[in-house]
Amino acid sequence: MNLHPPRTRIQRKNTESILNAGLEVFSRQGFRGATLDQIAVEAEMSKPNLLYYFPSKEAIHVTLLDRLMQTWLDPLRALDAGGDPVEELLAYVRRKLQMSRDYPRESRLFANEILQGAPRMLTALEGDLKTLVDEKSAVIQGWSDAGKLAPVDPRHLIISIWALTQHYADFDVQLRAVLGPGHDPLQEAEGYLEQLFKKLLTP
Amino acid sequence: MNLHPPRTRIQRKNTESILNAGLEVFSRQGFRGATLDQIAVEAEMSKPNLLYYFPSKEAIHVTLLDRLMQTWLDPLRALDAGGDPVEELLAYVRRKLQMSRDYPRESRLFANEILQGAPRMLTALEGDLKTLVDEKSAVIQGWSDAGKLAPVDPRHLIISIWALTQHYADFDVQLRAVLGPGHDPLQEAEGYLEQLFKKLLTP
DNA sequence: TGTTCTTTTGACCAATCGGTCAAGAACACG
DNA sequence: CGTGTTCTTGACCGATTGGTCAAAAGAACA
Repeated sequence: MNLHPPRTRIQRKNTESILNAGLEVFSRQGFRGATLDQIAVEAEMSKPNLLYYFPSKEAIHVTLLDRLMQTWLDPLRALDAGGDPVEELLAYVRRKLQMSRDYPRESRLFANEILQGAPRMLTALEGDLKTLVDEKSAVIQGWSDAGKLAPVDPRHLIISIWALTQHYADFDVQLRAVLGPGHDPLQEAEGYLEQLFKKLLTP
Repeated sequence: MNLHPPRTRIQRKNTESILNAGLEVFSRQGFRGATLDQIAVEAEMSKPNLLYYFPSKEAIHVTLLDRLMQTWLDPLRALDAGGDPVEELLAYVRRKLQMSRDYPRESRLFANEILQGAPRMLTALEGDLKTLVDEKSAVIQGWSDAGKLAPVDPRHLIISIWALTQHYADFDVQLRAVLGPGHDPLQEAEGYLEQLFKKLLTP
């Protein structure tokens, strides 16, 4: 029986390989659209071997979502109430945009889950995520009240940062088609988003 | 043989019912995740009857995407080079947000297609969409050059309008979870987005 | 070396998939 | 009414689905 923290080198390598393959397939096809055969091919492994390491297709998916939730909110957690308000928020935008650049598959996995109605994530959204947003919204509200930030709805500010940064990961194909060759959407986004949020937030 | 423009009342009613059911299912599950049985149940019709009106699952999907492309860009097409720049762009934001409110399923259908890499839409994106964006970008650039608009990258301005307005449709489940009961994300978005784009665009 | 535990896979299973077909039911129109 | 057309569906098909199992192949350690 394979326990939760993989013990041997082979276990560690194979579970990681499966999760990587699962991320690749789930992020493109969604849970229902993905098949174990696709994941097995991507992981260069036979299908029964997949199921030696994970008991089911859903187990792979759930593991990926759990891992995602652990790191996805780090950029927002790092928002420091003691720092300079505008600079803190711009740094948050930069960190989130960096995640779109480094982890586009994770971003699409998340988007797919939400599009399906978040059947396996709703409790996490209503729990940890809401708590974190409530907490950071209070910080932002405090900054606004103190006149160190333009008055702005803190929750919708956070939402707009999500929308803009994640869009550059999830809709990358569309943006490349529209911008044409010779353009790097994510690179150009950095300057544009800094301009946008500077104007919005500077008191 | 059923021709393209449905002739009889029954044909019109049933094709419409199928497309509506297909929209419901495809927008949640994506193309691969959706099944003809689900669509048939949703349309209250037997599966062979579906296939009497559409030759295949893909034909339903393609028809939906074609219809979508015809209306999806209307808000941007309506951007009037002769109007007041800031007001024209704010009106565009309002129209796009209204589409998120009225047609969330169409928005999710589009998002699903892009997340999968736009296999059935890429040519349309590189064609009609790019042409339209190029044209309207020139208008916006002209406004900026004339000093009637803050200097801003026109293409990324359009992209940011897409990102923000579509996010309120596609991620509605998440936003409701985060905002908690008693909040209507799309309603609150209107004021927030107006504030955001007014600040960004006013010279 | 032999023995034990871990890892791998070909063959297989029931359920579901997209799609077909023939035959019946409902309709339109003289 | 009758008759030709349109509409509907139960039964079915081969392929694919998620998942099982037994047996073989590899590692690990004595």
